[in-house]
Amino acid sequence: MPGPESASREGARQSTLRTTNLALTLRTVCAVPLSSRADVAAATGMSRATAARLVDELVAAGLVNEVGRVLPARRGRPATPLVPGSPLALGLQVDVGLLTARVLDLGGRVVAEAVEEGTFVAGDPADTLTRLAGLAAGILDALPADRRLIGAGLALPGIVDEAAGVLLRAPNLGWSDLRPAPFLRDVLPPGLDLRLGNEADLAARTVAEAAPGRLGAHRDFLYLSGQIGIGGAAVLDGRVMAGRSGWAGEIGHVCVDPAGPACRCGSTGCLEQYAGRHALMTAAALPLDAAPGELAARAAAGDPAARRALGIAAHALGVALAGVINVLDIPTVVLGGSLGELTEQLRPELEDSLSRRVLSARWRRPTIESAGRAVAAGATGAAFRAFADVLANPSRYLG
Amino acid sequence: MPGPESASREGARQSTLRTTNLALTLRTVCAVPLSSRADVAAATGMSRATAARLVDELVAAGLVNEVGRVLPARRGRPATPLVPGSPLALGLQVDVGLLTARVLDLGGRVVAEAVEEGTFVAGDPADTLTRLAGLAAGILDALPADRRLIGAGLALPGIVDEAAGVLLRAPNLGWSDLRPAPFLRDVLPPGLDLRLGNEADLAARTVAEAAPGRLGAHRDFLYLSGQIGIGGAAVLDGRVMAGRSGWAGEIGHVCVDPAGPACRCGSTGCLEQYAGRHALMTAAALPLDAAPGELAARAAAGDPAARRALGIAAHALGVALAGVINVLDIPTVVLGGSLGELTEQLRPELEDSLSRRVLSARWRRPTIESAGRAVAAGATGAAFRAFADVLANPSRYLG
DNA sequence: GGCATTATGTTCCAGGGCGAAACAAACCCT
DNA sequence: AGGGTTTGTTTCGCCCTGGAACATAATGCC
Repeated sequence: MPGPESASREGARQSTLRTTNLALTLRTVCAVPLSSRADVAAATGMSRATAARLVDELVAAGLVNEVGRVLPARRGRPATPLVPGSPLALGLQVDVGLLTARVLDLGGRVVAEAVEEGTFVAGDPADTLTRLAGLAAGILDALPADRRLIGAGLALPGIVDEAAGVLLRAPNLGWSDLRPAPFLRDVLPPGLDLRLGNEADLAARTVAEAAPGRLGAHRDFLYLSGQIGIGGAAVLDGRVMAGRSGWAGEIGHVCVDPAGPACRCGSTGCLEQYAGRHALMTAAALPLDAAPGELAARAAAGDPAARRALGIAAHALGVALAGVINVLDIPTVVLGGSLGELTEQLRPELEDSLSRRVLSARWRRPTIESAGRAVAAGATGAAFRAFADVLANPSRYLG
Repeated sequence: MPGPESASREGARQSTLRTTNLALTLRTVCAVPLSSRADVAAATGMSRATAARLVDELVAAGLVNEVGRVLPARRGRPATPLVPGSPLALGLQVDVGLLTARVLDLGGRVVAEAVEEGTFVAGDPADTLTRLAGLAAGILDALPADRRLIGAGLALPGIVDEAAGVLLRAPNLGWSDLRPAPFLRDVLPPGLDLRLGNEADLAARTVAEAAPGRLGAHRDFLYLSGQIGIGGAAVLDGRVMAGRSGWAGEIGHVCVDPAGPACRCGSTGCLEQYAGRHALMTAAALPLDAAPGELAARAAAGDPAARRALGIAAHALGVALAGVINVLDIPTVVLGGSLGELTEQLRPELEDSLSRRVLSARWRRPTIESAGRAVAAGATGAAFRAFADVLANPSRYLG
């Protein structure tokens, strides 16, 4: 049902009412698991009669499950605790160093997982995607036969045309104009499409949502995914801004210094040239494939090259992020990937820089946080996005 | 009625259905004036019966008017053309060189207007706002007594706390921590609040909407308001991105060169230092208050200082806008204010620069446009915003 | 242990809003 | 003048929700 500001021009009818409230009911149960029917009614303002009707429908469809009572008993008739149901989604991720396949349930729990380390820089797409398909097949085959897969997504470190299902360009993988779906088609249940997504956009979802429909640590933040390149996403009111074509978030190519070194993107002085993994390791006199933790350790031990590398990165991040915060007024920054592991080393200079360069810093000081040490957050985010479709319109999944 | 992704957790009921469809009906009439009841039904997918019921209600409330037939007669029973109704909104604007008061009707027509030129840089707020109140009183008193004012807004060139009704800082006016409402309270009908807004945000609305509810030239674009400072706004799907506190759009303080000149904001190398009005005129060896048209004329005549000034500005705009476009994927830029008058001079170098620096330019080339020569677009935008409240929920205005 | 209390979940009915279809109205075209 | 066509209106039934009463299952107190 369209919001008042929405561009949608569809008239609402009785069935729309049903659809909307069904979705709201499911979101409410996901937002606060172990809610009772009465809790749903209270949270939504609906009558208990209506909430119960809707919950019953969701239970019948398997989207919500009733569990035996686990709550400390209070006065009155005991409630029937409700939890998100059993549907599953598959999240996949291809990274320069890791292939991941992960199955989540609607409650956000990892039901099955398989990872494979390797070096996929400039690897053959067919080979790499076939190996990923193997991982996916392994965990899908091991699932109980009665569990339904409602969606599948693939997180990729590059620019994606989601509607067409094409990876346009992933510089670090060395791939371009690639259609990954055929390699995975046989693994997926018939009729299920593979949705592509940018790794940073999808990883950002895991910060916005702790589980499908459940609020995460922040609703408004900038997410930075530091790998070899630097991807990013702006999240406002829990929604990842996709931009006009879904190509938003390329913060790695924001210009930090027009007189700076040339970037392979064709521009000069891109953030990536200062805070990307290769730039960091080179400046710190470490091998290109060194672990971020090693860099952090050396800096903590006082290694001058390491400290200088982090100083350069913090300065560049400050310039680039200040620009974004000035334009978007999103003063919360979450660092993921290798940058996330360097948060503590980057924070002092970075927060200081932002305080100077962000116009509204005097009223609200920008903050820097780490996304934590989650492996292949993009895969989890890809599954979350599949569940978001269910949460937006559960009616389509009632059959 | 909340959209599926919305954070709103209100259950929808029958009355919500009514409210939503009433709003949709009004928006449809505004989007395509001279629609008939049958047109509304066709556009929304509602039955003719429902569309007619809703239109009747809006007509009774005065939000929609029936006009005598003006359409070329076709076969069949002639339609009853509908147009947006008579409610009025007041838009005000304080600028460094101009005070504006403007009354619009729901169709977007200017019903009354008063402007006063002057120099309000570092002027006394009480004096300036009292003069603005005088302008407003003049045009409001001259309106027919039966026409109802449904809202009033004030566009200001600075950072605004809209909820509190406080102008936090307007550097070019020299104002800070100011509450303008008291100066205008006596002018407004009792019970009507004055909503503040950033000038660029509101001016951007006039690009997104040709009239309240009617689509404008673009739905996704970056708006730049070039005055002494440079304000801006990012518009996505017709909505101005406000950011977490409504302080978004400060593109004038995006860093173009960290080694550049100090800006009064505390940062260095801000866009404003290269493409702001003072910077432009200084570089062109023109007086600070020269007209942008003069600069354009000199550049066209081959004046080297003028051409160099424009070259510097175009370069700086290219760096700053490329960063924003990389992050937001909004490849359409609309230049307003004095920058708008220089569009033709800036375009070649600017578009070239964006093509090099924007990562997705190879798939979609960024474009530059002029907002045209509208005077005090912020005042119009302030009135548009007031009407947006009506369009979002006409039920509240039925009485 | 029995009973009052309390909260949950269910059932029944009424009201509001929309859609479908029939009907009325007003015009064009031949 | 009459048929055809489109708009606007009316009537009726269906669907969804709310409200109130009822049934249920626990606690707490005596």
